[in-house]
Amino acid sequence: MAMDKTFDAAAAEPRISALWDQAHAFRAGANAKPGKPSFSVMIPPPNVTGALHVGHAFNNTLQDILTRWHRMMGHDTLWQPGQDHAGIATQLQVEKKLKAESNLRRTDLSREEFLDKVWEWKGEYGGTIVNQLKRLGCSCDWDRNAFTMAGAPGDPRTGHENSPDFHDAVIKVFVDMYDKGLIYRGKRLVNWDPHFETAISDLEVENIETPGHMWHFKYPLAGGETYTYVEKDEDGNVLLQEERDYISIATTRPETMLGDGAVAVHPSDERYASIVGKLCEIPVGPKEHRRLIPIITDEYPDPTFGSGAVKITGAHDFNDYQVAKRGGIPMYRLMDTQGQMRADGAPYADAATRAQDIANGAEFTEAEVDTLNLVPDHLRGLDRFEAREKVVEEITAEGLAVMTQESDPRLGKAAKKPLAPEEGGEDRVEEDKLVPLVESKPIMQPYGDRSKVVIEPMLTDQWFVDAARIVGPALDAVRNGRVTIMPESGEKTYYHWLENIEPWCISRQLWWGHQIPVWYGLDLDAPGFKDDEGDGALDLVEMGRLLNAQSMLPGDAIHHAAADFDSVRARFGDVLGRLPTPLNHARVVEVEDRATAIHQLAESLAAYETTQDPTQLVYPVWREPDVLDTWFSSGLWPIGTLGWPEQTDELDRFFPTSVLITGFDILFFWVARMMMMQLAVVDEVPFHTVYLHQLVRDEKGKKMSKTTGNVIDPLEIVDEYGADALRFTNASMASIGGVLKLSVDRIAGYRNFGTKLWNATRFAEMNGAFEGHTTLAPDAVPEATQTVNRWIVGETAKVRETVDAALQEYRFNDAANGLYAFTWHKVCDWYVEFAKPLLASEDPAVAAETKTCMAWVIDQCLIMLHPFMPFITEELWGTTAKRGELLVHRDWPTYTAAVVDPAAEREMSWVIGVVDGVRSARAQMHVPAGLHIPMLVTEITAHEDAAWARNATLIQRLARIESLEKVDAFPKGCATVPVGGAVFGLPLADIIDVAEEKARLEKTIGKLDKEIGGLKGRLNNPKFRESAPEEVVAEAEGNLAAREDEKAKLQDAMRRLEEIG
RNA sequence: GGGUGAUUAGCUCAGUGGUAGAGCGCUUCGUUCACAUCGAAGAUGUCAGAGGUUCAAAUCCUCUAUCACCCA
Repeated sequence: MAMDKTFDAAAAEPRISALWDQAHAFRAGANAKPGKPSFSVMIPPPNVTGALHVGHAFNNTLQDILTRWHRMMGHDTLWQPGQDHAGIATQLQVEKKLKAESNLRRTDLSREEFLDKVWEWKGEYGGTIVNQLKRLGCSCDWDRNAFTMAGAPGDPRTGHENSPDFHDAVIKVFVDMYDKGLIYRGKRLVNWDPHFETAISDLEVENIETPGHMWHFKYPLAGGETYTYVEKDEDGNVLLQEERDYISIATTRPETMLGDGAVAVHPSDERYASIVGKLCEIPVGPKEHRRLIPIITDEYPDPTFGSGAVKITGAHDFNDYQVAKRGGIPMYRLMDTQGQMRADGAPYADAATRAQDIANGAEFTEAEVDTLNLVPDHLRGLDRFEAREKVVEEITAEGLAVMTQESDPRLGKAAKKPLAPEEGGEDRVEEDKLVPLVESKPIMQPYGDRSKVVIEPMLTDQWFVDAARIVGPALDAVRNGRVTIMPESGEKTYYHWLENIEPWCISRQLWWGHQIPVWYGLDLDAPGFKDDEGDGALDLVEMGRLLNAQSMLPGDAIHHAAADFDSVRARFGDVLGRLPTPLNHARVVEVEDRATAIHQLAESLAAYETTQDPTQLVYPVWREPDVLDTWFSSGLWPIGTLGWPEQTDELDRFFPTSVLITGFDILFFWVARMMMMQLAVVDEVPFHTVYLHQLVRDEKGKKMSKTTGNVIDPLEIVDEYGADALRFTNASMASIGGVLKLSVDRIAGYRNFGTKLWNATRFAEMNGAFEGHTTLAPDAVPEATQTVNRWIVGETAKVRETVDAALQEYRFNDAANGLYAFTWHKVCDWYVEFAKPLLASEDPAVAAETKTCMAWVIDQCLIMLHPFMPFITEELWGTTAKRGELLVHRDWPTYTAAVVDPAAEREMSWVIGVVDGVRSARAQMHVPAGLHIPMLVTEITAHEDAAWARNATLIQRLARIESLEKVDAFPKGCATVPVGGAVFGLPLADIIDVAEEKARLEKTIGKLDKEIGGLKGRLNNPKFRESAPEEVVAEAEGNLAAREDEKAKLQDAMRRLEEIG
């Protein structure tokens, strides 16, 4: 049956995938041979909500190449697939669906009901990306597909029946780390998403340059004090000197002024030295309650930027937070969880008074400061952006905005640009009108990548990993080489980040995720419970005081962590034990939240009052509602997917894993955290090598984005060009650390490469090369007597070494390009052409040998290309011959370049040189392509003469030579072709254009002269001969001799042409 | 502002000290029985610029310019 002319990827890919599936070809350990090492790769888990994009396609192609390569080498191989549960993204998807289907909001449902919906959604859509990865040919062990929420409450365990119980692992790690003091609860500044009302990670924040404003305001000095403000230039000349009763600050967020705790200047800033330590007034809020804040020094303010003075709002800015912490400045939270100005707490007047006491030096606690709402009553409840407008209005109305001329260019487009008189403007006599200085300038604004709202730095209670305490081993592992990061620059970035590591916020105010295994209880002992009578019993007065204290002092709960409620119960013995009888006998029960706890405790106490039955007393505890950051669970990916905390067979075989291939952008978020967590939890590195790659961009280097409209959908590419073409393109782009620009032209080019391979195989098949084919052992090469065959065997062995060496070092591009050049230019261009006359040989032994050899060479191409282009190679493998196994399990070749026959190599490169030389001369002399012409030869050495004799048929065929005649001298009008050891001539008297031939020779001589000049220059330099390695000198000498010889021959040819004129 | 990296053919990129390559594109020719998703031939480079180290620099060092990314 004749093969089609092209590979029908669309039809073949599903069929081949099914074949692999049925054979369980990708199972852990498939094709493993005894005594071989293991090889394992963890997929960077894509979001369960995700759809395949070019980045995934690239990343997974590389993983698949390595996986298939190692599997073919007989290694015990696992590529572990799975998805992460993507807290916000998934919750968002389900909320959208809920809204669309039943017009319900998440909060209309109970947490359990909502989570059921999420699991339902996951069951329905969660497999999308898996199917897309399969279309790429990814050879993951799909039966082991894992999920970072597997085993969590509500998991119906459909679709990932075999994945390990990830939830248990996550909870266990949390509790262990908590017990070791590595996890704590604290109030810190985090990225707050006012839309989703949760903390989010830096990775989920996009900093986008947005047109914004910078307002300049005056903060009056307390008590009407004044100072002399002097502005100097670089040389110390006074530019401006004036008496001021204020300090000028600039801000892009005036609403945060309400929470200012200080104004900071640089310690070296002479302009403000005289007022450091004095108080100034925040120029906003009711006049009678204006707060005074200190002017402090800190290294943070940049004296050359703006006025050099910076307002410090510790609760709403990351830089200010650091300054406030250093200076003990109180941090006043101004907004609620939705980004609106706070409306809770005591009236402004009370809060401001207390804040003033603090500014004046009163003692304060963090918790107390958080209860103070410094938003003036009339601004409470406003959205933060409305509040900004009001604040600006009020300050400006009061005359405390810094003023400037209308024509100030800093005002941006809105500024009136006065026309010069020559432009038709009038001479201005009047002073320019003064307007508030509000600079129009682009500012970097943080946006939530899902919510698209402006992220607010917010001081909130969160859970943190004390990363600084577990970072040491993670740094050491890279420093001492246990883990290699590629490219090397990644190591620098890694060190820099880890050496300056910040506590890692792991709590999220979401429903979808691993609920933090911490329970809170009222700290009944905390307010200093006093047993008035000392009788060890509780009376009504005492109980009332206890309850009152609890409801008045939120925040003073105590907490314990444990895997579940049963295990945590006993831990509350520490509270109960300190309490008097009968409270110390209370039963620990679980309730919904703090309010319920207080209520139940009250009821329980009241009941006790009447019954005096201590068995009815309860101590209610409630669970932390927050869930863990998805990155916390994916940090456990390497051990969690292998079944830890059980000590499984897979852990023994595949952990630590071999290599992690992932994007540069998640070096911190994921790679570093996996390092820290694996080392902290099992005291072992998660992987030995980290291969980082860049973002995949469009062909011009732009980021792909929906708004730009330059997104390439990998699945559309697969539909049009086949998965192999996309994969090969990915591999050929993958130089270490390289920029990834994906172009459709290039993909088409590699599709053509597939077609080329297809047709070479088709040719072999049509010539009976595969009749009675035996697939040779991986270390064997075919017996060959023919030079051509001996040559291609050697070339194949060389490329095998090249490919292995390249893959060993993760140089995917070198491996791919090496195979491309070999397959196309060595095999398809030369070998197939050379083989044609041999296949037609009258000597049946020659034809038979060539068929065997050609089939072997094609086999080797298929085998070595398989990791890169699995579909087309598997297809050809199956269609050409009856094979003992699928190509995916074919053993990788092990023959070496020792099989290269140097004589055959020399001879074939001479043959190629002759053919190239003749073709080039013919083309330039405009010899009709189909015309067979006679050829002459003058000088020819015995060696080359013999080579000609052996290869005459194929040279004549490929160069379209009719005959060869030895002559003493070339006739007039002869194109000269010097090839090592011989000078050939094409007698083209009828056709030749003397001028053209001269030009051709001159050009070649010119090139030779340049080379000769360079070589002579080096060889004549005695220092070169002294210092350069011997082989370099010898090479230069050899080159020089060859060039000079060639030049001499061409000069002879030139002389002959001169003779004709 | 700090950090990291880049700058090589028209385009996209390789090239870790020995005198520059690939793919695509372009030009010319070609319907030879594997392949027009093809074949043959051809053109194109101050390796961003300026210094330095070296017998030798695209490659190592310094500075400058431009760009990109990360962190502020």
